[in-house]
Amino acid sequence: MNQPLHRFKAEFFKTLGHPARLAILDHLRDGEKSVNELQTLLEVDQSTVSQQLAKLRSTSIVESRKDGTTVYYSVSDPMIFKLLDVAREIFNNQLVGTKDMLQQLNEEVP
Amino acid sequence: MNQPLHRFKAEFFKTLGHPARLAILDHLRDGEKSVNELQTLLEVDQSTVSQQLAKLRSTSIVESRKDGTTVYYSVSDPMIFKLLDVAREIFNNQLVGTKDMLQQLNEEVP
DNA sequence: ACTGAATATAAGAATATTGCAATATTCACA
DNA sequence: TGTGAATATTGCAATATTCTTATATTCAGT
Repeated sequence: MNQPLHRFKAEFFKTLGHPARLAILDHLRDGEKSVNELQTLLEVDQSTVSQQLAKLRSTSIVESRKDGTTVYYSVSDPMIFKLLDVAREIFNNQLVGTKDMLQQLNEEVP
Repeated sequence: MNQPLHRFKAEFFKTLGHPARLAILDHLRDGEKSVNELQTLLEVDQSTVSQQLAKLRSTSIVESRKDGTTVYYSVSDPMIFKLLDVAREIFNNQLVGTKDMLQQLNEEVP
């Protein structure tokens, strides 16, 4: 049943399963950002950003580069963005589905 | 900051973040399966499968069809498999990375 | 060495998820 | 209608995650 691999993959997806972390990844689409920049973009406090980044690091989704006292984060594999894009397509499909359904419901009413 | 959308997407990824649910999706790659079939394939008890299926249903990742007393589940959007495939590629990349690293380490030893 | 700035980690309460056992529901058929 | 088979739901204890606050660490400049 490939337990260990599924466990591993589950960790990966679980890491993506948090609004703040998804927001971070979205901001990293146009290149690396410092913790400070992310903090102001997300409007959450320092330790929260740092903790979420730590989790993203723990699954190797992001990597960090230190320059003086500031730490820059970037997505470690561009394929991550492809994954997010595919996810977006799935959401779009779903939304289109429900939109059509609503439309049909409306059409039923004379 | 697009909070609600990120919340929504997070729910989606969180749902994928569980070994048993990933295993279920893998089994659904070759078409629909009944709860019973999944139960024997996964070797877990009935209520557990049912619960995980419920969670997958709640995010519209799978859908169900009833025939008599048996319920057949299938993935509602083939794009889900594409997503899993992209994820697999990401894992492969990571593994190749660590493999290369191990190799380099070995080469350093005379 | 001392100070301030940037980031990380620790600790603990609050909340959410999971797994298991028991109970409910739904359906086919005698 | 009653019975069994297939699936779903419920109720909790166990576990894991998140949020917040406080404290550490690391580095540059003086």
